[in-house]
Amino acid sequence: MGQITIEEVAKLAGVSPATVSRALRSPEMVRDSTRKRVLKIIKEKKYVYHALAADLSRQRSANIGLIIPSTIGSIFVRTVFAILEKAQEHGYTVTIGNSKYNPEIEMSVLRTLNERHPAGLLLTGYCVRKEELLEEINRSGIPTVIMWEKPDDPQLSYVGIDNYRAAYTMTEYLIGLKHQRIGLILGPYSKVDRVHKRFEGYRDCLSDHGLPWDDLLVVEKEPTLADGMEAMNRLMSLANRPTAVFAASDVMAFGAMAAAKEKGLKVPADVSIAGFDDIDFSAYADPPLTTIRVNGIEIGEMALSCLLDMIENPSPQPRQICLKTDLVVRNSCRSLE
Amino acid sequence: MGQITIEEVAKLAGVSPATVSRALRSPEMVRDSTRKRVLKIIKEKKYVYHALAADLSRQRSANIGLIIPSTIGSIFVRTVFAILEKAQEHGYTVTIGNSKYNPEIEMSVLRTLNERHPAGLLLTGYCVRKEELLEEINRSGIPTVIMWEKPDDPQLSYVGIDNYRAAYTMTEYLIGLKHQRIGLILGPYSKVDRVHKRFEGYRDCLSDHGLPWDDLLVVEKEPTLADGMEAMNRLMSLANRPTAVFAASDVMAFGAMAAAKEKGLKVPADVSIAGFDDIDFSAYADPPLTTIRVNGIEIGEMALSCLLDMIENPSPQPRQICLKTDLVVRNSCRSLE
DNA sequence: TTGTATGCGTTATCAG
DNA sequence: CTGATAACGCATACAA
Repeated sequence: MGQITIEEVAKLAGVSPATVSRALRSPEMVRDSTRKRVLKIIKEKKYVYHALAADLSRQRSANIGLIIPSTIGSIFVRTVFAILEKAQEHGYTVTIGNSKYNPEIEMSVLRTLNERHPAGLLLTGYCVRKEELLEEINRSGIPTVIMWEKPDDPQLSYVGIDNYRAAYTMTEYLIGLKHQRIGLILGPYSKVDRVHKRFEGYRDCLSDHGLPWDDLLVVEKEPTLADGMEAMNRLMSLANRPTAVFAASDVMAFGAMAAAKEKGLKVPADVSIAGFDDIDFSAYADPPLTTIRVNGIEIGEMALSCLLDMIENPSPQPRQICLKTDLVVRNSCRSLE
Repeated sequence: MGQITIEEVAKLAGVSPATVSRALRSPEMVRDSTRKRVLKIIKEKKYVYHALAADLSRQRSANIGLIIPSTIGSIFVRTVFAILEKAQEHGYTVTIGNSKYNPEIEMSVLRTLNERHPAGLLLTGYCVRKEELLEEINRSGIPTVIMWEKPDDPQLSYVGIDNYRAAYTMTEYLIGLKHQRIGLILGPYSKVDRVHKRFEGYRDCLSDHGLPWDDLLVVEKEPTLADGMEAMNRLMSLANRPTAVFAASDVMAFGAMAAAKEKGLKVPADVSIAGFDDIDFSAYADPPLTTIRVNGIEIGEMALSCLLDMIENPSPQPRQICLKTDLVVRNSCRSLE
């Protein structure tokens, strides 16, 4: 309603608008007494700063765009919260878009965010149509950091994890437990690069250990509890069924555990199940889930620092950070010996 | 980088800036051929619309501010995603702030969001210092909808649930199962109004059924798995321990289940456990959790429709919607008979 | 240290 | 249907 502007504050304080602006943004340029007088009026009249106008004038904004691809129950939630928190600390707001694992939507969301000219962009990318996305990023010139993966493009800044290595590690762990037939339950790996890397890690590890390949052992589903359950059911109804199942997301692993129990199969006595992510529930499950720990919070925090650095110290070379993941051994996998 | 403006597009298309603007925002006001010419240039030159400038000029924005109080693992995630999705459909962006259950932060986040002059505000409030918050809301005149609770103030618009009734219902259900000593595990109810209502529902139901009051049966903790576990441990080490425990959030209920199992207690044979929220995991737990279903997605969707309606059809009377919650009976509670 | 004047990119009003 | 022009609220270069 009563939206007071800087000009009216100036009038009331008996100074010029410029002085009010300075009192707010660069206090050191203003005499103490003047500043206090201005601030008093501001408080009295409940003036609210118009950040949009300021952004337009100064040609840069204090807002960060964030795109997540996610559906409910997403592992990115931790990352998002970490970003929110750090951004707030640094005086930035965060505008979020959801690409819903759909490249069309991803582009359109990116464009919408760009129209608000954010100071920087944080992407958890779908990245199938990479060229187009890349072009948009380059053209806009807005500092951008990719999260959760290690894109091949050497130009891009990212804070990610080595999905390939992590999946390889888990597979190798299961092989070390003498499992020969290992099922793999995956999110949409034919579409999502990050998930595809996990597939490759599994595949190569099997091959490196001389284990035979079996298409039937790999099930691609949506990353939900229900789909994890379905996938497990399919695996368990195989003639020659796996002794261990690697679900490349904890949520799917829990679906798989439920399916096993429903079939009267004990975990890990009858079948071993491993996950990926280490969400909060994993340690509290019955049995506690063996999984790959990904520090989503750290990803968010690092990505934001990176981005802020890029915003404040522009430089051509990209920041590339690969965070480590850990194998967390709990009780959902047993040795076959 | 090459940020083209509407003016340059105009020059290239041989028209005035106003015409370009119209070609974009009100196509019907422009001759077909002209519009096509303009649009062609826009595509060729990869012009990107400057939403901030537009907002400033037109004195309204296409951005919605959203405040959640939440920590990780929050039940609000579903609501947030629902809002994101619907907002995008309607051409709005969403800027999120996290109040972290802290009234100071809540106010400061609210102010920061207001500085960007959003079209509307969605609050999942902490709302302890209601007066101050209310004043800020009224003063700014920005349409605001409270979510997840039923504030007492008749002026406020909200889309909430009846936390009191829901908790009462669950308590009554447990009493119907012949439980006489019922533990209550709660989030910070002394600070969060929404949670306090659940406490009242439990308390009044007990009293209405002539059951004695015992302070020791109520444990207040943070809404996390770890704290749910701790709370349960405390309850189970009571001399006269409860036969049923009502955890007023599913996350805490899972912590409680883990604690019970660790102590060698079977659920529900040795102790019944009930939750609140019906998060995705609840149906997949072992045993599946009896709980109160809250449709977080619906809350988000309704709140957004409400807000959009308020934005487009300003009117003095508040919109107040109370969504129903359901008792979902699964297998984590047994009858004592 | 402070004031003046101009510009940021768009929209709206008013003519034509 | 289209063009010129004045806002929108603030920041900054330049002047004082």
